[in-house]
Amino acid sequence: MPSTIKDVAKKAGVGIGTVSRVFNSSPLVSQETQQKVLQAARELDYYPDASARRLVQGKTRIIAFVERHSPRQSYVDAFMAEVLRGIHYVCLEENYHVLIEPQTSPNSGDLRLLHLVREKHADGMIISGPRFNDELIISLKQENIPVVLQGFLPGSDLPSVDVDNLGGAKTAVDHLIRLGHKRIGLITNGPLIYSAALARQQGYEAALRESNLPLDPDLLREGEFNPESGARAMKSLLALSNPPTAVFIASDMVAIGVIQAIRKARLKIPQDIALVGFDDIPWAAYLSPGLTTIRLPAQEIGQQAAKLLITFLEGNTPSKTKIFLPTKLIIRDSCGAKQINN
Amino acid sequence: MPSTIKDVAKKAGVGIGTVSRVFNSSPLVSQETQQKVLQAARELDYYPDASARRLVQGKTRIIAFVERHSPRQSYVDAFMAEVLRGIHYVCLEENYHVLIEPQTSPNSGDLRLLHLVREKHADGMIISGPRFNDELIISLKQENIPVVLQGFLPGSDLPSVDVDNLGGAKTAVDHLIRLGHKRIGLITNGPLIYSAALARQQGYEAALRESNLPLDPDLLREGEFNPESGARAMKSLLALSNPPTAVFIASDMVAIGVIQAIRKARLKIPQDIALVGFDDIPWAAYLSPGLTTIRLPAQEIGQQAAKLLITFLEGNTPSKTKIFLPTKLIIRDSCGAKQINN
DNA sequence: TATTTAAGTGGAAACGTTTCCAGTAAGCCA
DNA sequence: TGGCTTACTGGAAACGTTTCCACTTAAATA
Repeated sequence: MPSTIKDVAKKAGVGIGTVSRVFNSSPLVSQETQQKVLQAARELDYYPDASARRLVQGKTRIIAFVERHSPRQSYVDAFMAEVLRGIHYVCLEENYHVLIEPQTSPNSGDLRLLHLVREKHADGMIISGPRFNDELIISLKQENIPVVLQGFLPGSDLPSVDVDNLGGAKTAVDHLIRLGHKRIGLITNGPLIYSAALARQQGYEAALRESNLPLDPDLLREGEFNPESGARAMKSLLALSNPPTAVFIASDMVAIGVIQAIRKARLKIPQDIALVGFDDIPWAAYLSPGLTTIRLPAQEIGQQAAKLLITFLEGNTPSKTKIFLPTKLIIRDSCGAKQINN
Repeated sequence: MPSTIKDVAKKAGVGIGTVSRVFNSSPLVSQETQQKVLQAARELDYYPDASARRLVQGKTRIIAFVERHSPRQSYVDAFMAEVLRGIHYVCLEENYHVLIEPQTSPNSGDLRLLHLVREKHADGMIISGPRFNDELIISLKQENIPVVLQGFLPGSDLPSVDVDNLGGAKTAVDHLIRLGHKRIGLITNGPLIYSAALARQQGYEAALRESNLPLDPDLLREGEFNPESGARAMKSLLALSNPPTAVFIASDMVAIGVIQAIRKARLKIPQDIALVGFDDIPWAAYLSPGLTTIRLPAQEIGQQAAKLLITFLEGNTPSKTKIFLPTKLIIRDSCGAKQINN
């Protein structure tokens, strides 16, 4: 039913090669011929068929975006949307499309993911939130499938784009030190087997060390990504004979619970305890008090990941295959900096 | 480089038709032959090429998910992610893939969206948050492109899936009435030119009417999707000589500002003023007090939209082309119901 | 003028499937 | 025995492009 390149060629009185050249903006077509072809195409409602084009070119110009996060951590969604925006931004420029593949049941969906590239639904993939020892990742490497990780996998040599977790944490703690705090607690975002959790703890330690502050293990607590774990950790910190005057919480989600615990203890933020979080979840500004936190450049992550992947897909060699992006300190009310400035 | 159907046929000692039949689970192949073919395919690392298949079948088995929301309303992201999960859920069953296309600059990207189907990148699309008089929508209808709207477009005859805004609002207000409130204020989510805002206001009015409560125009305020507008509206309600004892706010985002305003006036929620919101944004539970609100079945919306679209794509006629999904009242602390029960 | 170069064009071949028609062999029935 | 059905198989044709080689014409050069 729809018209083909032959119809257009016949109507315009040219060969099919010429029509193809017009639609691929080849410089080898005369102005006059080009006009004739475009006119004919318009009259026939002709649009080149993507599948036919892909078949002969062997490329799809599609990148797959694959989620490996568990969707339980609700803040991930808002983060993902931003990352996706970044990916799209680049794809628009480079004329790629994005196929999105969700987190399916633990490992059963891996076959579908592998088929994504094997069956040429996509040229390569960006994997968000890869897990350690992920069987998928191993298979991908074996088959030489173009991949960029969004997140960091220690020990893996796959190209990746991640946030500078260590630097961000250090910035957060430096900020508290600059405000005069000497006893600063740490509540991690999650268990230290998670590379991001470890890096953030290392940033905390680096800041203290650099300022010659003692590293008191009594002030360390482990969170578990959710508010409940934060409340528990904070309660235990407050039970110390000499509780910290400030706490760096390596996750805003955990910080929500921390705030509740402090309020329950009838203490004031930031007067009694100053807080800095991490992630800048979309509603961090609407907590009370507004949470000072470390913002992740989510959109930039998407952009860099897409750029890196496309570099590989076009057969080029990138200058760097491991990218760490800087974070930004967002000062609100929970750290006390604003009171001091006023 | 990769092996083709011919390689497999040769290696297995069968014809290409037979290989094709094996890979399409045709029942007409003997067990024995099937095993031979699968074995050969495994040894050759053969995977059928999606582009070739699509070319000959004229179908892509891809649906495009297109966003028309402005990304400024941050809660939309979390909502979108859930909708997408629903779409994926259905696509996994039906063996479809999802191409995602973001909101690009106002109208400049429309061409790209049209090309999505014209050039056969996808068979049809789900359009999320369509805008009234959207030129894209008009073009789509002219070209008979299979489309399902996620959201409601008054006066349009396109198939759509939306939340029962009127019913949800009525449930919210009924709940407040059941708790004994007689003077109930309304703060809309946005201007009434938005169909969802109008429907929610109508739900509010229906609840009052049904309970024979007076409809006092003094208790009506208009929100603008953000917390600031909520704070403003609440302040003005509190300035009344006879302020309401309860307020239904047709958006959780607006409710955030309302809570701040009430706290600033040193009034207590729910003792002095009871609140019910709408949307159940992911952090509604973490506001203080926890916000009683109306939850949207986001994932279900995605499922229904995908099902509806696929029904069209397979050439079938659905029983209903306009679907409204029920909402759910989530009782937390801001309405006072829990205190009463205790 | 004769020869080379450049610009523009036409169309066969190839991409890797599915589809469909024709064909074979075996089993069944009368 | 012969004809009919059933179960399975082979492969040509078609899908709609791009690519590449061959060709024509005009301009530039010697």
